[in-house]
Amino acid sequence: MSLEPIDRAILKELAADGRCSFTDLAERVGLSVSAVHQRVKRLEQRGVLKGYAARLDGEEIGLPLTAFISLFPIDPAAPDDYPKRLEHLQQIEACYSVAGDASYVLRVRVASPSALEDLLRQIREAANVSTRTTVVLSTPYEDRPPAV
Amino acid sequence: MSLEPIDRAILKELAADGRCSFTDLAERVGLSVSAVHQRVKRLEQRGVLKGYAARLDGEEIGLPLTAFISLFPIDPAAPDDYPKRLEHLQQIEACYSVAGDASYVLRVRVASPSALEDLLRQIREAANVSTRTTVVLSTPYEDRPPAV
DNA sequence: TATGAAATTGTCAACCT
DNA sequence: AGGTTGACAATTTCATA
Repeated sequence: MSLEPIDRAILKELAADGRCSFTDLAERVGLSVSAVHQRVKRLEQRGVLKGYAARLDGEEIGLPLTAFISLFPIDPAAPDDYPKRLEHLQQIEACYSVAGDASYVLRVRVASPSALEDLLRQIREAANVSTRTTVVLSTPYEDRPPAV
Repeated sequence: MSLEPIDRAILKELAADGRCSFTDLAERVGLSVSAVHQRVKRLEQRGVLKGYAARLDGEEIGLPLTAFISLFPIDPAAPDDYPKRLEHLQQIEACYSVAGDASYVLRVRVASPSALEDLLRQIREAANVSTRTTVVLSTPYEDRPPAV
């Protein structure tokens, strides 16, 4: 359950450079290649390492508009299956259940204001919620590696 | 500037599996290995591909508590250098400039409620802001690949 | 965990279209 | 310009100690 310092070092490197080779990893953490290899595979199996993702530039891929959408259920007696009702909407990158005024907060990425308008309509219809949207103007930084 | 369908396919695969080999990529998009290699390198140089990151399990790495912190400047005449003033705080994973009541929204990850309390104090001191915090209870999904 | 060897993959040239 | 082939270097992977 707890993490050894070497595992932490490995995770830190992979969080900052997900395509780092085992050879480089081994050098940086001071272990043989095969030992690092085994540890990484074990961290993957344990679920500590959940996967690897390329970080894409939203503007370059034609999705320049990011927003946070707070969800407020309309029917307090309705079953709480909002994430499932919404997961088919690919524009939703993340869904958080939160302790606040809202029940959920979504992070979405779309091509334009009208695409956002359309998405909001789909969300309200699919989940029977009212929404409050916060548009992201710019992103000074994002996806910084956690202090493992 | 615009993206060809093959580039989109490559980005989609890498967004879903950042460590995918060039060999696999080539098979999936129907191109030779070296052609894919060239395209990936070019996408990296153009900044479309900003990097690669391992996705870590917050609980497993000892940072089970995620929160969103909205920032409200106290002095309206102060220069807007909040991101810079806060970037040394490693617990902050992302910083968004937003169009809403708040000026910025931070996404943070910490070990415990008291660590969050401590972080809030540091944020208020470093940036001269008041804050409003929304604690994340659970994360139904996160880091879903964008619909490139 | 390390070593070493085999299979696979990454990289780059030269060439083709 | 972008594609392919082919050759070599580097890496991944696994058996073994």
